[in-house]
Amino acid sequence: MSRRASRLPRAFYRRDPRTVAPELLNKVLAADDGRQARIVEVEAYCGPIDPAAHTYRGMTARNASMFGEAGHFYVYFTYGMHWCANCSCGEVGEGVGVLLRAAEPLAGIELMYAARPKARRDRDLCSGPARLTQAFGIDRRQDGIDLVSGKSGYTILDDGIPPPAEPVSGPRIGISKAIDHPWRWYVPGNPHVSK
DNA sequence: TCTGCGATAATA
DNA sequence: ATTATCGCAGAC
Repeated sequence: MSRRASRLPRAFYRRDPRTVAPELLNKVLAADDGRQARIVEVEAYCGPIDPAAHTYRGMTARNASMFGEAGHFYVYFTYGMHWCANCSCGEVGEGVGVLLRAAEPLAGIELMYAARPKARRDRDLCSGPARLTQAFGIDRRQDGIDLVSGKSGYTILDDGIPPPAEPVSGPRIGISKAIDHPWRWYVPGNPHVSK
């Protein structure tokens, strides 16, 4: 790395998730135990204007962390067995954020394989929102943690690699409402993007 | 490689 | 009933 990696500041997250999402590409999700992966696929969820967002109908016990201060995890349980992680964005009360969908493992890879014994190659470790959380050991315990303070065990780093000049955008995956919005972005050509 | 389907339980 | 998914089985 050409310069020391720095944690993304609060102001980075405190914007529209459709602005934050493509800028999160090529940033590094990092855990204190050494696991690191470069974010290659994200989706924006836009609260009251977005029928596909968990926060569309207001705050509940489940989605409360998405309504809090920007730069915190919103981790939710779905399909009876999977966890997915978002970073909260915008202003307090907006209920907007960015879903982390896929990442390219960089470090702590043996820990990721241990957390995902069925993975056969690096591409299987973080190429999907629930795979990513499993590889990083993220679940209910991390819902609401602060990604900016550096004291929560997880953060997102800027290591000097800029986002792609032309990120690919398109419809979001796995939703049945608001399917027309092109609020998914990924790094073109990266094999760790989900299928 | 790709396609279709079952698992599995919280949420609203 | 639906779900911001995954991995397996079977076809090619």
